[in-house]
Amino acid sequence: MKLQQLRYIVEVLNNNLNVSATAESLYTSQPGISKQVRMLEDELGVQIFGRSGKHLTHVTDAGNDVINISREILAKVESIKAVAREHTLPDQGKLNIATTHTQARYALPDVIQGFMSKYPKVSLHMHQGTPSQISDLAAKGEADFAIATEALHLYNDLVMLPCYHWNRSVIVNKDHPLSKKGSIDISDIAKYPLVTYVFGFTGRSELDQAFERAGLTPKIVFTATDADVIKTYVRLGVGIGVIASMAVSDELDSDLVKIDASHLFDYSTTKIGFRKGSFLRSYMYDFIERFAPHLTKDKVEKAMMLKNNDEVEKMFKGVTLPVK
Amino acid sequence: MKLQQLRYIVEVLNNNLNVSATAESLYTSQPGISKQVRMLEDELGVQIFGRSGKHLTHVTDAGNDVINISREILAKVESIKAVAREHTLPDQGKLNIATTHTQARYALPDVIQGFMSKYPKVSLHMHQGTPSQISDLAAKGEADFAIATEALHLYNDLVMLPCYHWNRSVIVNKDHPLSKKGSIDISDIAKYPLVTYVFGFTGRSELDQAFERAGLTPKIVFTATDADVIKTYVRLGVGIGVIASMAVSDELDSDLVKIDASHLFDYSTTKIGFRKGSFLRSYMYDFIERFAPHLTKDKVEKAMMLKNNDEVEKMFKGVTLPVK
DNA sequence: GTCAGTTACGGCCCCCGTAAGGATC
DNA sequence: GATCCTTACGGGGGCCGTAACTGAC
Repeated sequence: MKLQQLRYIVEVLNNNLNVSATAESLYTSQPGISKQVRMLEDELGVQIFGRSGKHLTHVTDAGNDVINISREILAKVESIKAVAREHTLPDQGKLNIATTHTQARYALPDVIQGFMSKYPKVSLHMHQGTPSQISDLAAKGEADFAIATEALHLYNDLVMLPCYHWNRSVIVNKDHPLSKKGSIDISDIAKYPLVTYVFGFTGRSELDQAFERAGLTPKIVFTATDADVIKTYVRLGVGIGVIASMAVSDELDSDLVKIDASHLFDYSTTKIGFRKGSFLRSYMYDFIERFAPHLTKDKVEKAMMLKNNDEVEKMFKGVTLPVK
Repeated sequence: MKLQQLRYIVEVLNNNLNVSATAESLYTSQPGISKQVRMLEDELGVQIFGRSGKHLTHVTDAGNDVINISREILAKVESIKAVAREHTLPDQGKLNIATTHTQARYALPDVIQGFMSKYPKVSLHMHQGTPSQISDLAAKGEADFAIATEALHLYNDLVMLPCYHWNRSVIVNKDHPLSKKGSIDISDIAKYPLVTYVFGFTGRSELDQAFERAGLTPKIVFTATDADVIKTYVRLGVGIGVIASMAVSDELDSDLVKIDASHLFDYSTTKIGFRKGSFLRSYMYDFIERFAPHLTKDKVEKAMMLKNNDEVEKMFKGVTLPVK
């Protein structure tokens, strides 16, 4: 059994059982992969992939188990390399962060700036995507961290740590009737056409829940994946906006009126996620702590040992998180 | 990085940094190992072993981390092989049990007999040893299961599940004064020369504790690692014996008088231990359940996910175990 | 002087890449 | 017919084993 054989079967699955595509993605030849896969199957005495004629059609039960274990092995191989780099060049390395527009635009810039000035030799990569793309990148090990508010809970091989709470504000044009009201309630919002986040993004579920609880149906006329687009359409008079409070700037958005709505919705929790069992470089621990000061190296290591994310939630039950 | 390189460094450590001995134990040449170790070090850019001149003197910090991860990788490689065998030959395989005399002689025979008749194609190996040897075998993966009462708690990469409680009986010759007493207390025992287990064996610590609690010092004149030897010396009149109740047979030991002493000592708990993260064959789950009926596959899998053995103890806190 | 690890060298196996063949859609 | 995997074959690298060398106790 060779490590590359394990790499091959994992990548073949990642490429939807297309061996040719796999070969290209690994910069090697297709027959090479085919052969190694069959050699591994011969050695183990089990089919990993089901075949109809010469096409791979599905993953067998045994194959599924084998591939899952292989993934763990390959993750640990990466850990060994990370350990080695940590001992030779503690301040050098890579940091791949997968995150959403909201985080990248409003929550991360300060942290990133501080981080980059302390670790000039760490090459930082940001990948923007949908919450599920983000989780996927982290689960496959292509990103070190996933930072988002939604959808992270689906992956059980990611550890997800709560970073901060946030809530929403309503934004309206200055001439809008709501701009004069001191405080608003949920029925005020339901009266007007609404512009907000797309489902599955940036705490959208808490928003829907609040309306449902109140027995109201909001008139959502436009949804976007980021606050900047939402603000643009609010300015055009398409409707009133509901966005994360941190996305409204006093200076840049002085033409809009911001009305706090944190009493109307449950708070959302932004989380940072990474692969269970992976070795974290010291600068990674530092990054986490810069982003969420309560997540010290100690706490993170403890959380990594828990068996699932329900346990992690329990662990942080009593902790008061920062609010943004 | 090659799997064999990882195997080499792990085995070099297992052989006390002696490369020649390692080569012999792996049936390969010494220069081959030396070279692969250095190649791995070169690739990682870190020394794994510290050297003074040409001798390996110690393991570096980095090397320690690397070797620990390597062990996990190699364990998972074994898991892959086990998965494969499980899918091809579910009723064939090996089962290596490391245990003490007491278990092998009194607790296991019934279980083994039933197991062997159900799984005639599983080749069963029993390794008898001291509790710490047993733990060691299991931790290194040379035994699938460790079954013992003592010393298992020291290894944190073993999962240890409680199997049954047991307590002690006093055995005396028929003409001994105690043979007439209906019930005895701890001071009765302290009066006479005592023959019992060696320290570190078969729940010896609970025995010592009971005397200490009572402020008494037993006159221990002879210790042995197994009940058969103890019984022999009791017969010779060397002293009275204190052994596990299950080690006294009504038929075979009819020349001795057995006096229950379970009210005098804390019960001991015999445990079964195996490597965390290893893949257990279906017949292994069956073996566990035959030995300890409350340990169903479900329960065992749950326990494997816990982070340490304190958690395991918590999990089984409310469960009433069989008594032997 | 003995033991232990390193260096040097040669053989062999295995892995990979190219090219051609056959199956499936 | 296009796509995709398999088989066949040749080249090259790397792993292993033997043998000789060198440093340490």
